[in-house]
Amino acid sequence: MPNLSDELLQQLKESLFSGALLPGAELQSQRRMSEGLAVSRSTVREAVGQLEAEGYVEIRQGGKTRVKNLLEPHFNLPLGEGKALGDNPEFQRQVLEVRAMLEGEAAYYASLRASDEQLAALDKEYRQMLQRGQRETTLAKAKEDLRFHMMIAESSHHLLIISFSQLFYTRFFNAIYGVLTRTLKTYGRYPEGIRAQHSAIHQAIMNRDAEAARRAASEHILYTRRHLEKEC
Amino acid sequence: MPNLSDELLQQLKESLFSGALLPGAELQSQRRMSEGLAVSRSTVREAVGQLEAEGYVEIRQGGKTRVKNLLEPHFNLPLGEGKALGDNPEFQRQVLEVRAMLEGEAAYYASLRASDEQLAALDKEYRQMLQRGQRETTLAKAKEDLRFHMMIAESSHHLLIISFSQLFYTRFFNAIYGVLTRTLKTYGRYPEGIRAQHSAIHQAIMNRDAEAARRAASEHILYTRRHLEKEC
DNA sequence: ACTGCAAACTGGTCTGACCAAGAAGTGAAA
DNA sequence: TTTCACTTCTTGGTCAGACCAGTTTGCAGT
Repeated sequence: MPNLSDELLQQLKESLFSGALLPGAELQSQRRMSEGLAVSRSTVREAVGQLEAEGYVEIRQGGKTRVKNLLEPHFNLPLGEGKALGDNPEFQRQVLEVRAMLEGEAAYYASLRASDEQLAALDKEYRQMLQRGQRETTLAKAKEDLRFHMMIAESSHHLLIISFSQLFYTRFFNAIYGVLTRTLKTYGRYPEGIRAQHSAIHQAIMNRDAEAARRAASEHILYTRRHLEKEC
Repeated sequence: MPNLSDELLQQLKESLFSGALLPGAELQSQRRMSEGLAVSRSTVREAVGQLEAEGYVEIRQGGKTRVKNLLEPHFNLPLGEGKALGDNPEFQRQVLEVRAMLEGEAAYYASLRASDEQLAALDKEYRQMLQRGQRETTLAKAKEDLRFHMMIAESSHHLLIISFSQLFYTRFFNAIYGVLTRTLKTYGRYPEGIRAQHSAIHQAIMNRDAEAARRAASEHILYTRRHLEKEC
């Protein structure tokens, strides 16, 4: 896409990444830059504005634009600045609702179609989760939870469910993680029900009781959603 | 930071997150927007540019700016054009199973959250389907069916369900259509149950009976799946 | 050396214009 | 009637020049 402001944006980024512009350094003013590069200030504004949106520089009206610490942008925690879709409570609720649907179906078909090897692997993973217990960070817990559910999805032997689960968990991990941190902030710890719910899902799949598995997996997610609603 | 373009950016995001602007919808042109909001086009450009940078909309010079589907960029299922995955009976069965899940949930949330206008539109569409009756080609029937279910999905006010439905129905239309033709070939005509099932879905949503709607929509699809299984 | 204030910056917004790419309407040719 | 090329309209991209509102700078007066 040979569009001027994008070109300039790339050019500026290279200056940043190559170290020509160190953290704390000042950028040229927009006017000077537009003269030097023979483009209009609008174009410069667009590029510098993107730079700021991506967290590389700090713009202050009246003041000069400075390069931020380069590591900062990569530490943008969930619940960070500005509005992001993943931080929107309404969207987080929708993510939970879709998880309830998706994981319910995955558990259902996993109960019906999982191979014995997959069942054994699932059992092993479950016991490890029990052992690790509370000794983990919130982030590790979130990842562990997703891995467990992803194993169930794979055991469903259902191409569409597997694909969608993969897509969903990676794309919306932030929203999922955001829910977990909010829950922990409110209750101080992992809610009591979770452990029992994981157990119920595990049991139902091991017994190849598809209906029970669907109910348990779905209930597991909706339980969290109810917690979230009370909070508001 | 009460700066104009940021305010507008937040405002646009609200429209996105609230579902007022659905995936695929077109934004107003920058000129019209600047007139309507009494700000300059520069300001509008800045806001819309940020929206694009964050991946929410797609801007095309000369064309219109439209809302991106949340899932589209990551929806790379192995349907490599080639040997028509859509003709594979096993895959057709999986598509039906996912439809059962998806349309069940869509009907559920539509019952809870549809606006009165949406309910009226749905009612109108349903009555038209009744009138048109058997006077249509198989292809027209399939499209009609999908339109009906897409209206239900949109009435759910559920960004994820809407996004997924859009993608699903367009990508896998072949598989869906294939199922319909196979059914017709076997039975010579539209199975009797279908009409009653559509009626049940329609009724349940009109009564805002969410559980019944989910059951009816899900059953509607699984009914077809059972037909397909007998055949093999 | 210190203080105050005005001038000279900075980025934010506005206006109105022109360009280029896509969309839409039109009319002639098949 | 359908199809296809051409014209026209609309859209986003860029430009120039102006004004506003904060910030910084620098000089004059103490």
